[in-house]
Amino acid sequence: MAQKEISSAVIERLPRYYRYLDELLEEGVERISSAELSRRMQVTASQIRQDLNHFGGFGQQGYGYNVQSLYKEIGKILGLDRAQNMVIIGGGRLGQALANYVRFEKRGFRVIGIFDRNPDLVGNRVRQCEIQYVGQLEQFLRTHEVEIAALTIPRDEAEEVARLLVNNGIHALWNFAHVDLDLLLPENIVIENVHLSESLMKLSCKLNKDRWLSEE
Amino acid sequence: MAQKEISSAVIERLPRYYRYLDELLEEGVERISSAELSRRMQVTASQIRQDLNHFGGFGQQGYGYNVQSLYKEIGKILGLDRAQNMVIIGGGRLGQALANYVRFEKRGFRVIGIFDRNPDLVGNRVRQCEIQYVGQLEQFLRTHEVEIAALTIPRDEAEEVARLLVNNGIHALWNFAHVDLDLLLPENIVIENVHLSESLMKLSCKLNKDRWLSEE
DNA sequence: TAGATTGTTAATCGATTAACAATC
DNA sequence: TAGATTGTTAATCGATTAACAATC
Repeated sequence: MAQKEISSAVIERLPRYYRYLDELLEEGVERISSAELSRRMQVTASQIRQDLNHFGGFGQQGYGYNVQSLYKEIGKILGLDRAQNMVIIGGGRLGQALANYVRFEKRGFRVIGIFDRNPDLVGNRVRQCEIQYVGQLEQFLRTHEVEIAALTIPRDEAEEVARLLVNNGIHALWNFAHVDLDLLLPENIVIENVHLSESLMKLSCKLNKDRWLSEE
Repeated sequence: MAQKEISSAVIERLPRYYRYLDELLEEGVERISSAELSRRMQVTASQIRQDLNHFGGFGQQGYGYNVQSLYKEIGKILGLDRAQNMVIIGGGRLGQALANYVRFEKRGFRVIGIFDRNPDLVGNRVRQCEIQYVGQLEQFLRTHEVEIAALTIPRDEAEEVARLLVNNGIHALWNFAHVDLDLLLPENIVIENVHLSESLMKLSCKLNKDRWLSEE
């Protein structure tokens, strides 16, 4: 329990390292130095070494890092070394897009249920999954082991559903609704937000920067 | 041209301010102090004042901020005070989800074209938009004023399409493909990435933290 | 062994918070 | 005017980068 807390800045970067290592693997590269990886990824070699060392000495002096084993280690840190079941609440196009995304499975994420409150959507199939009525969610959670719930529903419905999920043992929410669920739920719940409209606004902000910069 | 560069940390926070101000407007709140907003948003009042002052003195001593006018000002900074045309490349479920998202229109974003290379999708309608064959994209860009392109296509196709877009005058890319387009394109192109699988990995990382924390 | 490259400590840089004078 | 709250400067904190000794 040495609990040396890892900053979220570091965690943010891990998936990107993982992606580049994956590419290196595909290219058949066996070993890589922080300097070479630095060149590819456009981050400093220092940062790479610093980041990785939070989790252990994965490298070897004079050699660098073994691509295969580093890939595996980061995978472990990301929790990709085991299967994790996921449900999707909201069977609209976004929910379907997630359910349909093949790559997730490769990473150990299994969509085992999709739920919606709209009767018109219930019964539709997305890959191997049939959209179920949201009223059956609680019963489903009691009889299945679910780690993660994705919320692809409107913001007004998100809080209520989130509470139901949490009350039934879900610890991780992938939140696409425009609410700050972290302010509404117990602290121990892990939340990752994807706020698409805010992302688009950021893009627009950067694009329009010149307009207000010249004003001042 | 005083070009006092604004840090991306600040820009990251603007859409959230905007969202909270929107809520306050709906609640009919007329004015708000940084202290009160601080309580609601769970950030320091100091940060709020600091952030806003990058763009000008929107507040008034002894009074606070006028919700309506601050909302409008931030909207301007985010580029929401005018219409911006957008095309979506990739007519799959994710592309359709974006095209279908009503809220964007409220913010001035207009989806005026969706393109796909899959003939089965071509001709399908999403709201007022018909999916067109991607071969017609270049011609379309010549005859329409487009500010933003969303890329909801597989990573292998992203680079080529991005180049075509850039060569035809697009300056802003909303990138859902798992490539770092910024490393492949000219520096002046504005890019906002939404890497869904990396977002999911982050969630998983936080959820599985305990496993590797106890090991050390 | 000599060369290369890590792990780790120290220095720098930037962002966040605190404090307070200015002012509505 | 007195009270409240901003705008802004100064202090603190944390994250990034540089440097180098340890070591494969």
